[in-house]
Amino acid sequence: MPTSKDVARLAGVSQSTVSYVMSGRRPISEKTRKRVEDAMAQLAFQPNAGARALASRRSQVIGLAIPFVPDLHMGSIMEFISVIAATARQSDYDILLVTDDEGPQGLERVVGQQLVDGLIIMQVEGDDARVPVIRKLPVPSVLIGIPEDSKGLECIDADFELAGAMCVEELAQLGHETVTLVDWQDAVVRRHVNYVKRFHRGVDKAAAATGTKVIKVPGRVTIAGMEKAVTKALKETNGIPAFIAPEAANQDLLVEALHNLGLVLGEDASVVVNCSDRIAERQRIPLTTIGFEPDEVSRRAVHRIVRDLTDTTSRAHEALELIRPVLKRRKSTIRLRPQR
Amino acid sequence: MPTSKDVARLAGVSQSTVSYVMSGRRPISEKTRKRVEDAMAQLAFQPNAGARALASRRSQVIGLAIPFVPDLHMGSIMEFISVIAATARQSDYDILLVTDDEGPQGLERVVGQQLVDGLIIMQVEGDDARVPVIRKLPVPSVLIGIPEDSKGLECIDADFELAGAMCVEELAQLGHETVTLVDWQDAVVRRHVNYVKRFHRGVDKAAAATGTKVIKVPGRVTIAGMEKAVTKALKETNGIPAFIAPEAANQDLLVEALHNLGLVLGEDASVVVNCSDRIAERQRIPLTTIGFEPDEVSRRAVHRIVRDLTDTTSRAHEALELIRPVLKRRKSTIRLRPQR
DNA sequence: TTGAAAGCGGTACCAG
DNA sequence: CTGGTACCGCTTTCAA
Repeated sequence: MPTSKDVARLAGVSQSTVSYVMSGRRPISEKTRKRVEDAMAQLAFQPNAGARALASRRSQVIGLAIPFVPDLHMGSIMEFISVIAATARQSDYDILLVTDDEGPQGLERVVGQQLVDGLIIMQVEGDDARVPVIRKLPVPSVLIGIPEDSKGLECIDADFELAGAMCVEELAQLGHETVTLVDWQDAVVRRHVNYVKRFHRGVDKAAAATGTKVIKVPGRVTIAGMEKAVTKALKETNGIPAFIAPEAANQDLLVEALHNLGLVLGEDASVVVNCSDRIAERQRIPLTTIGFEPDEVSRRAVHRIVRDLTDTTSRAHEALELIRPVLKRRKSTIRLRPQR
Repeated sequence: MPTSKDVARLAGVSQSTVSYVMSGRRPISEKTRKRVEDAMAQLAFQPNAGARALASRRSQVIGLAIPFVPDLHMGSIMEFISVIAATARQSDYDILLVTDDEGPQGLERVVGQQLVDGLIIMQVEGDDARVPVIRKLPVPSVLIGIPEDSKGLECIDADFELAGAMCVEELAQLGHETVTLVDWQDAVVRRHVNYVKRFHRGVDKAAAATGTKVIKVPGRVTIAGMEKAVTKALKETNGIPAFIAPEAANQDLLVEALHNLGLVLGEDASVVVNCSDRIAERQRIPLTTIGFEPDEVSRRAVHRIVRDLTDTTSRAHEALELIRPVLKRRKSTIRLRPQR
């Protein structure tokens, strides 16, 4: 493996020049830059990540805490992960996995070893053991999901309250006086992910404001169960029935159940509203889409943490620019490198 | 952040002693070890990963190439990932994601930057662009899935041929003369994952050996489609119908379809055989399980690469032990550190 | 059984 | 605009 020293020798410049060509942190004449770049290409040079991390105090790696629970929505978790990893690369960051079964200490470890510059925490629950740990860690982090006490934390999530409200409002405007909310599955509700609560709050508020009656039925696992729930809802409905089914798994079942009961979606019988357009596209069914998509959330999370990360750097640099002249005048020697 | 120097000072020993306490690479008196360990605990010391990687030439990180395809089985991919990450930690390795959309160069990059000590490649296809790249890379790697030309590569996968054969044999022993194979979905078949081929080979061989008639129907996306397929299969069947449904998505549909057609599983009508017991447990249906589970495959992949990794190290050390006396006698100086 | 010191491969300061 | 050089924090050699 060639080193930057090899590149320097081949290009006939000093090692520091090679470094500056890579970082662009100081002006380089066109001529030297070209020579250096040619040498790098010729040797297929790649900077050593460890050495760079050691010297620069930044690993260019973001830790991603993934949930351990063999839950129902592993598919959507996977979607988050791959979008996060791809987005991070756009800003020259890599993603290191931190599994949940290592517990909160896992986070302390990767930060303590200075393996990562920042953290993204997935599936944050209302009362999450990782939150107090994160607060103490000396790196920026972004949470996906909103804990009970979110003060001073960077959180991001779909706006479930808004989504819930919009679902009801949309249906009310279409003339529905009664709507049925097919809730998340029990397993999800029991974990304290509070987006369920937030969605309900949005639904309730909008229902009160628009004078809409809301029937709530629990989420189901089987078609048979869903058919029963739908039948019951139909009985209590005045006029055209309408459904809100925020959970993806339920959407499939609901669509199937309605079909089995002879109802044609969007035409003579009922309307389904949800937070995700993925299913809608796949099944070519008239669904309405509301709120952020998972990939949108993922991308935003990465952008935020990258911003945090570069902010810290550039703020440090600005500060240095400001004090440099003062230092010079005083002829004192102070470390300009940031010390953690 | 405290450094090993701080630990050394506090314990009243040299930095090298601290290092040897951590690595165990040379005998340390009980007394000093205790002093050092106390100091480490008191300072909450964590070794700097970059520095360690630089000096030792090993990052203790394994790169994991994950598929980009927003495919149908994202759930199972997620399962692989989390088991791999958890298992790697057991051997003190971390997992760095390499997304497929960076292409094969992504692999060259993480290896070139010496970010990773080895690679695990997921979802390897019959003719995979990453394979030729992997062959050239100077680090060990393990493929999950088997490419067309697998010579000299460490591959691991469930034994699909065996699974296919066992499915047929099991049904034949139960007295079935005709079995229906519900194939993988088109999207999967079209990608050149050759486990589909291998499964079919196993089925065909066993069918020939047992004199069983096999009806093959394509995988479906909707219940309606599945019901049609099942109906057709029933017509061509002599005696009690039996089904083989290797793909998880199909299993759900198939079970539902049989139910809708009034057939009770495992009782008066039909038997379903598949490669995975997960669904069976979840749905409490009499399914037979065959072959490796995904998590088993994941664990094996990690164990293998860790073995490769430690083998290299220990072989190097053994070699050094052997030549050391020779070197001493000759009073010559030779670099003992491995140079890449 | 231990310590001193020379790297590992970059970064960024200082001086020119 | 460029070169020389002192680190970054850990590992491993040599010498005691």
